[in-house]
Amino acid sequence: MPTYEQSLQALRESGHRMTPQRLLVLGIVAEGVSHMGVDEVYRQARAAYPYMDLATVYRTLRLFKQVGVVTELDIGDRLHYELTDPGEKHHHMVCRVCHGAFNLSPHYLEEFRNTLVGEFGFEPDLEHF
Amino acid sequence: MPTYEQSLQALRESGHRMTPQRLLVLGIVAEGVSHMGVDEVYRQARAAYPYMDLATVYRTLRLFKQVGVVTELDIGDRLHYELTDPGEKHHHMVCRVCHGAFNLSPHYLEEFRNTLVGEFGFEPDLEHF
DNA sequence: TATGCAGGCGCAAGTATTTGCATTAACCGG
DNA sequence: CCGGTTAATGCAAATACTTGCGCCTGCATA
Repeated sequence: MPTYEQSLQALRESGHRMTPQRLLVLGIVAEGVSHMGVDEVYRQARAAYPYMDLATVYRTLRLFKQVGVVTELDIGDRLHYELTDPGEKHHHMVCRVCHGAFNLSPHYLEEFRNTLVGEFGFEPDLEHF
Repeated sequence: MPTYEQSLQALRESGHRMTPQRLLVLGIVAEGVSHMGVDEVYRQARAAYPYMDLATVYRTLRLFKQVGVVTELDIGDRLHYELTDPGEKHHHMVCRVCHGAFNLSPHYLEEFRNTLVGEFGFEPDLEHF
């Protein structure tokens, strides 16, 4: 599962500089079992490199999101991030009661998207759900 | 278009106290041409009643949302509110470029919702989009 | 390998929204 | 109409996240 390496390459190719902070954050998110909160990433990063700043974590994750190597989730009013799995884009369905998150394969969205394109003639971003 | 009166009644029936602040906020949102930002509501409320507090505006709008008399929208990373139009529930499609908002009739969502219910057997909240 | 510079970093301050707490006032019953 | 209770308000502090700014550094080039 070389998603870390792939992500690294994607970052290089996107023309941004590869700093130790960014490598750190990428590594932490890649190691994480599931999606991680910003503060969790910050805590781990700080453990490895005490000068790490929270703002840098936010900026780095935002950059990673733009480049596409991580995916941002709004869970219970906080931001979480996970490595974008290139093969399996999915949305999360979050339970109002337990905050658990199910995955939703994109198949179901296709149909909906097609309806919108046909009806309004413009391409919707269905990422934010 | 007695939506203001209807909303007032909905509030009474929901068992919350009817304070002057709440009447004020309701009136302002009802007068507003389209959805309004919190600060705009606050500014107008403060003009009519100088002791009005921003926290009260937030709390009041949150309450109104729970009761269902207003609808909350996340536009450009800020909260906006509008009177819930009982006849015409709709979603907004926000343009990434100009921040303009189109309305999306619920018809298109029905189809999507049905697919989800059939597939996963639980009722999705499609309000947050 | 040395150098220039745009982009990134740490720090501190700012923004939007929420929350804790003591005081005030809506509203029910008498 | 009066008082008691309890929810709502005002104020200030907290939270989650973003931004301005001066210094530093990755990296392309010589």
